[in-house]
Amino acid sequence: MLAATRRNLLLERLRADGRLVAKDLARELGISEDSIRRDLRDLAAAGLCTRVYGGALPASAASSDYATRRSVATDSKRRVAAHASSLIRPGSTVILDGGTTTLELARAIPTGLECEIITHSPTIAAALLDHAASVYLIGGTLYKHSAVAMGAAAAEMAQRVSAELFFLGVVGIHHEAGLTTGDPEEAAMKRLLASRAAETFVLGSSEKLGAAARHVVLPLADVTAVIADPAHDTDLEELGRRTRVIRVP
Amino acid sequence: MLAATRRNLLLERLRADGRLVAKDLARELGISEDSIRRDLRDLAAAGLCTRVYGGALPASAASSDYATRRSVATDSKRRVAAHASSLIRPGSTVILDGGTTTLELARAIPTGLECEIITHSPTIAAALLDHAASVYLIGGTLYKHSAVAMGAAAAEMAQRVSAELFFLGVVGIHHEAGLTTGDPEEAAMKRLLASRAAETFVLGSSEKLGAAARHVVLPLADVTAVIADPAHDTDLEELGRRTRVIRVP
DNA sequence: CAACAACGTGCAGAAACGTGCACACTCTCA
DNA sequence: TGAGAGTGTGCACGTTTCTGCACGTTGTTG
Repeated sequence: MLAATRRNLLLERLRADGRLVAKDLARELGISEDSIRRDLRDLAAAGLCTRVYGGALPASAASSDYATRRSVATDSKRRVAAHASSLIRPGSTVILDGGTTTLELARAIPTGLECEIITHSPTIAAALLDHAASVYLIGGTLYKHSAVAMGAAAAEMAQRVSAELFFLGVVGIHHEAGLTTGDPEEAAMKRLLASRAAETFVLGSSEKLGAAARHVVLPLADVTAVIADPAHDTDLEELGRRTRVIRVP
Repeated sequence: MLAATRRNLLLERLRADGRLVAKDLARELGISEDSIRRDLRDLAAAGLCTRVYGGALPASAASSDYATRRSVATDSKRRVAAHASSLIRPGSTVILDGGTTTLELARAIPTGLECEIITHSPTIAAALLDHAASVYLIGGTLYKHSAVAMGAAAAEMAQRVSAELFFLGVVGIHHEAGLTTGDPEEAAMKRLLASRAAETFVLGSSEKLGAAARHVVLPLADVTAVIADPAHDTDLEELGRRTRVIRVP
């Protein structure tokens, strides 16, 4: 097995499980723990993961994994979420992607608003329990790190729904790289969900504008608009030439 | 289990419950109280929580709203959940019903235990995000009151799974009325899930023993056993003649 | 004040770690 | 084609870190 392939596998594991135990991986791959440790050391040096005693955690997760981040949404995410929720009309059907920004969007939906929400995120479904909105949950194998249902069963269920709006969460929004995320399977799922809705809006909180990750979800031209809350106005110049941009007040 | 993961879990618990008892967590995670205390000491030193005699409190006082306190399980539910979790063997596949007792059971599963959990409750799926267990989420239309996926899609997905164990939560456990719940559709779903598992265990916390609701889920004879924590020993006399009863210590 | 639980500290065994080294393999260049 | 540099891997060894236990101390409760 190629060392590079193995490192990709490690990163893949980290994303899927949200953690990685050196001993387990060594046994599973039939190589020594030393090699795993060396890999993790290098990946950590490159900022792709965080080393802890016994294994590693995802880069962003040293002291703030998904669990932590979900409770501390930034102001920017909150502003974007608030504006996005105003686009939901009573009686309409909406698909919500997984992630912290879309979770904030779910919370921003008026409690009394009667609409239908489709989501593959159990966290978002749980957040909508006190809302009047009816919820359709897409099931499947749970991806631990991003807390969404994935896999064949999820794809099949997603294939059968349709909606007016889809709110898409991504890792990067870049005028050249387009809309990107860290995992190829997640990218495919997001693409599938986008194909089931008439209009797709991208949630663009400040830290995402100008950023890019490894796997392309969609080109900018394929979405209806980016709901953006830029740190600097210049962030939107290039973007505005490729797609419609809604600037949050 | 990684020490770093454990610390994240402690913080997560603090946020969710608004408090943390060192003794309980030690038993739940299967490690000594010393380690928990050491963790809490370090977390407190980092300003992430406040140390108190017997456990810890969140660093920021604004944490436990009414909603979270409402969902805090009773001691009886915790005892039943703890015993039920000990029935789960490594590598086995388990179906978890929805409800507060099963949620407590999900939390009681050792974080490092490798097994497969099937559930139609998004709340339980979310609670298992930092466990090693892989999670298969059954989707469908969300029933707000009991926070589970229901309907045709859920039934179809449930039909396709199979497992060794099913932990069933009900509203009433009565020697004559049998196992009952408040909603006919829920009763049907619970019946379906029971039919997909080799063995069915009923979670019988004290307030359920002797109670009954309108819709029958199953007769007592159809389940493997009731895991019971009776307020009075007399509650079990009649029950023991109809089915096997496991009394929680 | 007495009984008890929780606490901190020191200690020992276990596990994980980093480092240096030997060996196998690949690639380059003469 | 063969020598040499560079790289990846596994092993051995000493070091660090984690964990549970024992023991004496402090805090809580009745």
